[in-house]
Amino acid sequence: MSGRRISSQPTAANASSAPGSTVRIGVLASVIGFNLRMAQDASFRAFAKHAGLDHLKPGRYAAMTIIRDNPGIAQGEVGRAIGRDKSTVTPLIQDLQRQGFIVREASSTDRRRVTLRLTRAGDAALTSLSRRARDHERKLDAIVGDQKTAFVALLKKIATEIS
Amino acid sequence: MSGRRISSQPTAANASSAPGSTVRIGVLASVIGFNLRMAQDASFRAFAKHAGLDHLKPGRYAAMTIIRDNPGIAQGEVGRAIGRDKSTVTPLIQDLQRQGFIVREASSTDRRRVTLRLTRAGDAALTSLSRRARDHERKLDAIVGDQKTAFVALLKKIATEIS
DNA sequence: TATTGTTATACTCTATAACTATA
DNA sequence: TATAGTTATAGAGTATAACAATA
Repeated sequence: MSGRRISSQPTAANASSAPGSTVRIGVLASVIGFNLRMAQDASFRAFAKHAGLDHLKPGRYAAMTIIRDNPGIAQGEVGRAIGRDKSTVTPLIQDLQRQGFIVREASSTDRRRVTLRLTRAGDAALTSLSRRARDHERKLDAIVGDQKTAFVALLKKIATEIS
Repeated sequence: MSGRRISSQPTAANASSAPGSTVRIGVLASVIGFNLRMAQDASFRAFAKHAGLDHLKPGRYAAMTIIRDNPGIAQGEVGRAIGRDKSTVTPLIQDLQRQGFIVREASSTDRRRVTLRLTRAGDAALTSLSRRARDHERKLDAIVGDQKTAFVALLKKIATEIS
């Protein structure tokens, strides 16, 4: 571990950057977009590291939760819920099916639709994954503390209102 | 535009999901990790859309800002500042050089190190990109409002403390 | 005509590992 | 031995466009 530390403390107008000194991230320090990215990245990595994603990758968790909570949901609707194109959802769903976690069934009323529901194995896998997700979320809760409600409200607001 | 709306309102114990109804995202609604991802994703897409990233992709902005604020910084240090491996930074830097936005120079004191600084063209490009980034940040500011300080502090805290 | 889902394809971002050169 | 950077390579995730089936 060498090199400079990472800091948002802008040192004075010292011209050139020497090894061992501190990186000035400058205006980036207070930019919401940048910090959003760093936080999401760190959170994602921590989750992936602890969740042992051998046969259940992080994106799957949201999809499976949505399918569990909305049995009979169509693929496209899963995509809209997680903000992904249908062409992104197709392989994801196929993967879950290959692992025996979901069953796909053509809708009887609209044969274009493929309805989804968890199998018992899928439910068990989700339960196990949820346990690890809960550990991760607990860490986040500890970091965010009593501001969680306001914090999550702002994240939601960004997701829906930014354009 | 069809299908159900996305909502966090869990309807009662109605079993099966019908088209046109509302997707229950259930527990996901209050999960920090999920909302972090949705917010970051939406923010990133909006920025990319408006910034006209023809020859200056989003990751570049942070790197160039750091180089501008730390002339003579080494590649590896840029990587640490943005949380990326050196093998990820190399092509990014090469790309910036190919576009004439930065110059690379071997350090005189340690010839392994490649020091970086913006060219005049790079500075101009960064200025122009900054203008668009500022527009984007202004939108985020408007969404976040007077809670910005606390909000950014929490994002930073997540980025540094999650494990 | 519009929508659901699939496929082919391509692009971006990322890391691991092996390497060179320097320290 | 350790570090800075490069390269080869591979994998995740994503989208666009063209398509078939169905509405």
